[in-house]
Amino acid sequence: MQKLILIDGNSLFFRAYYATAYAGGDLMKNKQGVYTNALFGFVNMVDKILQQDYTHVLVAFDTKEKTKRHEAFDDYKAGRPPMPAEMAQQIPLIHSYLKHLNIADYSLVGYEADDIIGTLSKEACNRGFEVSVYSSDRDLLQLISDNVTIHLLKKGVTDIEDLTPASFLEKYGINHTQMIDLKALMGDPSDNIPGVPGVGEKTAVKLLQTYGTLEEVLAKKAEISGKLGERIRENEDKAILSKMLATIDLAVPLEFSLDDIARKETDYDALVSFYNEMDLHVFIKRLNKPVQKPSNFDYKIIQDHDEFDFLKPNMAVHIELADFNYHTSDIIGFGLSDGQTHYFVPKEVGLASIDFQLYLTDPSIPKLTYDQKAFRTALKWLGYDLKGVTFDLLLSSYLIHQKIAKEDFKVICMAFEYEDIEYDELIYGKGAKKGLPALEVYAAHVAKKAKAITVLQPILLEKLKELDLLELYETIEMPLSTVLSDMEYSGIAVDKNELNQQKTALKSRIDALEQNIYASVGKTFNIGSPKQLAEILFVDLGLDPSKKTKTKNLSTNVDVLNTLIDKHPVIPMILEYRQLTKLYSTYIEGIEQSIFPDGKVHTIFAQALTATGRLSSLEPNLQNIPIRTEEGRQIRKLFVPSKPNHYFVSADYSQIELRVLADMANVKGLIEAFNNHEDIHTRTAKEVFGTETVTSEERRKAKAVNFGIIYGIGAWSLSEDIHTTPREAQAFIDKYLSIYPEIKTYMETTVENAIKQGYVTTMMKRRRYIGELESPIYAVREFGKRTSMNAPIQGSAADIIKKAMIDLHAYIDKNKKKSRILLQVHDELVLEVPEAELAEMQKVVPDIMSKAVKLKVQLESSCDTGKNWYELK
DNA sequence: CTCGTCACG
DNA sequence: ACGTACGTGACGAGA
Repeated sequence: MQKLILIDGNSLFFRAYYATAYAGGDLMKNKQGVYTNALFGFVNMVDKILQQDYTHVLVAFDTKEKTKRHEAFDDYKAGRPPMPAEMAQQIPLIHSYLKHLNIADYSLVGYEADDIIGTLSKEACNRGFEVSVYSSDRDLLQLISDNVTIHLLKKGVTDIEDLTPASFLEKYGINHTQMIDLKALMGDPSDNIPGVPGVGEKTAVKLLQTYGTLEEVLAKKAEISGKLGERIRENEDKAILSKMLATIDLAVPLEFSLDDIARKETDYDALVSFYNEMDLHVFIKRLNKPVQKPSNFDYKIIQDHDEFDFLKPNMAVHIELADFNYHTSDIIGFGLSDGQTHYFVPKEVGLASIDFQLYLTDPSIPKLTYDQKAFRTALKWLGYDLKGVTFDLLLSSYLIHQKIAKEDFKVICMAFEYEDIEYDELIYGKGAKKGLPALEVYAAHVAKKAKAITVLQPILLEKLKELDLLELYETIEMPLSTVLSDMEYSGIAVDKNELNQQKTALKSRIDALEQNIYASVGKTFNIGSPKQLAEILFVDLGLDPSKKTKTKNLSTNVDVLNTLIDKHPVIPMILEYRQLTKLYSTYIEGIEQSIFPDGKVHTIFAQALTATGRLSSLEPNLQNIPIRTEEGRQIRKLFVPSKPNHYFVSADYSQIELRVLADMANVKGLIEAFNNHEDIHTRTAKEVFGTETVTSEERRKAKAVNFGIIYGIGAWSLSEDIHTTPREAQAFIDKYLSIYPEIKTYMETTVENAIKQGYVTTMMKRRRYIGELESPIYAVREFGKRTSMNAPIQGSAADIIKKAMIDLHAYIDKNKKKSRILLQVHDELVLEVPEAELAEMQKVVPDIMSKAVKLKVQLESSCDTGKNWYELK
């Protein structure tokens, strides 16, 4: 059977653009700043459509020129807003894409895409083809027949509804042949087709069910009573015109025949280079067809432990890991390169060579790497201490642009125009299919990575210098990497007895609550399903929904539940259930699964991930262990020192972000208050409210503004926080800024500079690029402004604690202390300290932290000691 | 794989 | 007219 696919190009293109122009973010762009979001959505949809079997295919487009519908009706499609420039720019990209796919791409002056599709579908039907039409335009439904299915794009880019004669009848209550009559009666505001005023879908369907066609309705117009009959009689001409406008032309004089649009081979080489140019790497991976270039890559596979005489200083050493988590991952092998000759060393061969071991661990032999923290830590688990790393591709690319290092090795390379490297996914596969290919395939891949590191090193160092980032790279990120590796490898011990006790206790409370909830609402359901819960609360119990999620579902989050707390006895039970299941699944079970055979958890601190320069913690995340509620805080009892007679010592910066702001913006009032060791929120309250004594309510409000300032405050959000009207909140902010005028100036200049330069910087010159500032969308630009205000503050605080960690680690090293840094939680450090060093560390840790950098304000750090993490403060 | 939710600074 | 503070990670549900 022959199968023809017809795609309404305009319709898909519009959908693709608007489905990916998220209100919360920046439009997708490639490296050159070309917008690609609509292309991305379009490719996604076409990709999905073309997964089926078919023999013929065509994508039809409208033209800009007028059609006979415009001649018949001046206002046809009038009132449509013009296409945004960001969207129009992407039209040529769509055509290039279709060209590479080798798909017929057709438009004809005087006709719309609908007409082309209609004409071809008719011809195909006559020849016994099966036809599938893809569009979001319901006009096309008139083409439905036993051989023609219309696939309507519902929402987003992949939700599609298939309409056949039977499903059409079921859905609309009329026959598909009556579609045009329906349009004629009800009109279509999107095309500005008038229809009969006052007649909507319901009435139109009723009329057609009675009379069958528009012509019959008009013939019997006299017998239709009341207002409806009046309207029909008055607007007969409009209805006839509308029917003509809505009727698809099935006799377009096409300049080709069906045989010319038979399916052809995709031009994969052209498509891959197009995707590369557009930075749509995900599609290249999806093709799963690496370009078959003649491989002229020359490298050696080292077979034996006595073949290591090629080792010399300044080579790239790449360790290829099988999994993301380098604590547990297998090593696949080593790639080495001096820039001229490239090598692959299988794991066993490398680890059996004394020469190679000495090479890796000799601090006087410089080596270049991709991710030294991963490599150093992976080697620690095997008993080797990697030394002498002078270059780290991951860290240097992260400093150059905060987004690059989140990507594949290949994408990092391509950001610096180095192309000769493949995606890991295409070598090893992904998901369930992941595994090792033939030795020659992965050996070459690994050796190529080593080569890439040698080629990129001078380029990236030059770039770091150009951006004034060398100092940050050399004195902060590189040394910090070693500190973090030690912390991760040290790990933190978990008290399994405590864990099991809490586990049992939580489980029985959850089980009991579950039964009570079922009893309270009179049925069983999945309490953990927001969808099912919303159904119970807002339909069965009839409670008032107060908020919707961003996808327009009814929200059941804690704010909503709190407003309903005395409306039904089940609400407090659900709140408690939520809290306990969170503790149980994320913390109890989550931590339990992460415990290593040594009885500890070993997190990974991602050093090249966040937009601001903060660290993040993974598998498990030890930066979000509960503390705000007493119930949650109990979880901290799970974490204990790993040896007898050891204690935890923690030290945290007091108000580091406000101090950073006071320094960077040179805020006289704040600097004075901090240096006098005043309570900063009380001081702010005194000034803002102009009183000597401050109530706790006033202090709370002042605190909210102090926080708000750091985030790029808005009156509306502040008003929510301090429970006033937005107007009062705005007055409050104005008063605040008049008391600390330097803050206002600083924020304004920061945003201006960000708009001018495209980025903001921290104290240590770390950059964050803020593309959102160029967005055509108001809300996105506003987000960009808030980010511009916040990033220098959050990022500088991150710089400072990183410096403190390096200093503290150096102190421990130099004085041969047994104390170990275990965790960093943004403004806090946690150490494990033997009893004998307790007094010293209680003094030294806060001291080093407060002296990490010299600012216009003093940095202060408090210190706590305990037998487990819970006891700290 | 995305969404909603909720844990932290 | 717009949408509602900055930065993160992990879980279960549901497609």
